[in-house]
Amino acid sequence: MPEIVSSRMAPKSSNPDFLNGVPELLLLRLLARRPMYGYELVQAIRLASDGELEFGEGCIYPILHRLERDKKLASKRETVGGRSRVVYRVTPAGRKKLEQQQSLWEQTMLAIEKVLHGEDDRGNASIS
Amino acid sequence: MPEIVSSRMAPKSSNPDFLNGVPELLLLRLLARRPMYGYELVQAIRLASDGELEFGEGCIYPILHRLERDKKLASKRETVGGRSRVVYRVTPAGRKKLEQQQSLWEQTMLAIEKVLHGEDDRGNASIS
DNA sequence: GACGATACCTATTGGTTCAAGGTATGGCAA
DNA sequence: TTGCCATACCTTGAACCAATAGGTATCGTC
Repeated sequence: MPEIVSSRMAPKSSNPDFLNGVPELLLLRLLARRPMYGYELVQAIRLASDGELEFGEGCIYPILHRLERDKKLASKRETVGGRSRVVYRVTPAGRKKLEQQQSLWEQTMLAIEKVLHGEDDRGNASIS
Repeated sequence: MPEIVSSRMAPKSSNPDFLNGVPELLLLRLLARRPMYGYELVQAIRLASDGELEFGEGCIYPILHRLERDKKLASKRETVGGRSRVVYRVTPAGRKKLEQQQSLWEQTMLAIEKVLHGEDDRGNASIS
């Protein structure tokens, strides 16, 4: 069974990771505005959303590490008042990824809106 | 360690299931418009979103079964042209759940928008 | 000296989605 | 009549992400 994929390349693994990847998107967006450190980002998300969004540190740190490993972020260690911080900033590659992710996000939201508020296109009244 | 939860009841397990639960929301929304069967729903989502959303049957069927088990949906078996279909419709409880879920969804989307497009409120220029 | 806030980190668990398979009927074409 | 595709249902397994729950260490205050 040769499985014809026809002309379309890029397997398009499936759905755009929908809703997953929101924390990652927010991190990239916030860091694109100015460099921040992990603990600060956790609170920035809570503050910016008026407390409605709240990602824990156990969620944020692994994402920061992964993004840095993938060269989307770069970090430098700072010491302020005896406290050590790891400040992250977006790299050019990170900025590119942000644009892609944000575009994908908006596109996906529009698609969901279409289903939520779409008229029942089915004029097909085949069933009584 | 007593762990003070203060005055707020409802453990609020954490975040509003963010982005998970989108398929469930779409199913409830579509079924609230008119009864449909599983195979039909899979394609309805694809059509209504112009092909941008595509949840497989392996995603849809388990959700339908769970919603029915929880009395949010009711089903009846139909036979059309020798083909057997399980047609689902929303119960009053299902309609209530839809309203809650959709409201939560919109609220969460607004919160994400706040973070994505929010100005950097931090006038706090404590760091050079 | 104990505690809370700051600041970092990781391991384990749990929930959801996805890919892949499995069953069965009807219609059409070779 | 044999094969194949579309219809229509279903379940299992892996993969992935986020949440919980821990663990370390410093600073300031009571």
